[in-house]
Amino acid sequence: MASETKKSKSDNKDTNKEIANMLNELAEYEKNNKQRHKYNAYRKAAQSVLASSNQIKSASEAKKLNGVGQKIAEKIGQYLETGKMEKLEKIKTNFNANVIKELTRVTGIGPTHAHKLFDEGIRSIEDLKQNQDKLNHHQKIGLKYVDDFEKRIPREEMIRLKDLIVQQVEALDKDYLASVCGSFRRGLESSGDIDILLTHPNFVSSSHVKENKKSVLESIKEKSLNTDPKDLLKKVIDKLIKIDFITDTLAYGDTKFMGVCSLDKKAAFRRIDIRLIPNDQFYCGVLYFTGSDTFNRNMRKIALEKGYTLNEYSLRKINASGRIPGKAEIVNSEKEIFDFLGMKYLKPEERN
DNA sequence: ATGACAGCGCATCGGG
DNA sequence: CCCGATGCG
DNA sequence: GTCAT
Repeated sequence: MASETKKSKSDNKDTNKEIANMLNELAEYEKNNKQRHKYNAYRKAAQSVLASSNQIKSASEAKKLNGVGQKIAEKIGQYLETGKMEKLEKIKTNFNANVIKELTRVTGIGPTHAHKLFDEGIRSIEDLKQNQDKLNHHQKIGLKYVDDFEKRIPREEMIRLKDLIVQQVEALDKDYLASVCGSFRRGLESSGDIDILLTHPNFVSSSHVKENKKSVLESIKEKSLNTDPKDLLKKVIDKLIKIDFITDTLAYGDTKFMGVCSLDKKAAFRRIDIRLIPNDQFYCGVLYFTGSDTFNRNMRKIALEKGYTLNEYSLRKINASGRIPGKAEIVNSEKEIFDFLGMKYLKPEERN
């Protein structure tokens, strides 16, 4: 609306942003079609276009960008010449695709369920409300709050949410440590949800089992060096439910809670995740869940060059024969991870 | 021309 | 019931 | 769909 014909001589419009938005729409379409990797490919290209310092003026110029190949360059060329991308226009008028897109607005409904629901005759969110027997628990909650969950959370509210949670957790036991990660920690002015990492000195990973996923909990119990993690998480969740902060549960296990919370009766309902992390893995977790994704990828790459492997659990030296990594380095702060890798410490706000 | 593109916790399904 | 596979975030 | 092999 604001723009009709582009392609005037020197349009001062933000062409790159328009292109990026279109590529992200194509990404969403591919995701709904279960083409996970195409989805990522389009998003990567969109990111490159957005980050490009100068306005893209031609297909060949676009193709120079990382993640932009033959096909996407052509689409960008199309847009620059005609103001549209053929494939995207086609998708926009595809009834079927639009229904799937609508249904996947509900958290818990992914491409597979959306197609299944379509086959059963569901055509809209409204239809879902009349047929909730077709939904599992997660999806019912997703439907109930579908509008709220699409709203961004202003930083100011994030701060209030954080303060409330930290206060409640500390009142429970001063040895808990809770950190809000994600985009909030990187200083962004709004967030999509609240991601909290929680730890306690009585919960540590056993040194030798480490990455052998299924036996971690068992070995911890056997050694009985630790409090059952379920109790440590449950204590916090119970409290947050009791004060009417947490209102709904989507998934709730030994170490991860996913649910819904709200500051007060006037505030919107927000998605909240709380993970209980073994004490010795806390800072690797905080680093990982603070992101950004791109920053994480770069840092892991640097780690490899330095002969380490870095993931959300640990930093480990890779043995010279290129074989299995050794024991986890002792890490007591985020900065120590940077130190191991010979990197200058970057504050969270510098990791975007 | 062809494979990688991350791996994981929880809910749920479905075969044995 | 058990356990692996699948969907989802 | 893109990149690396």
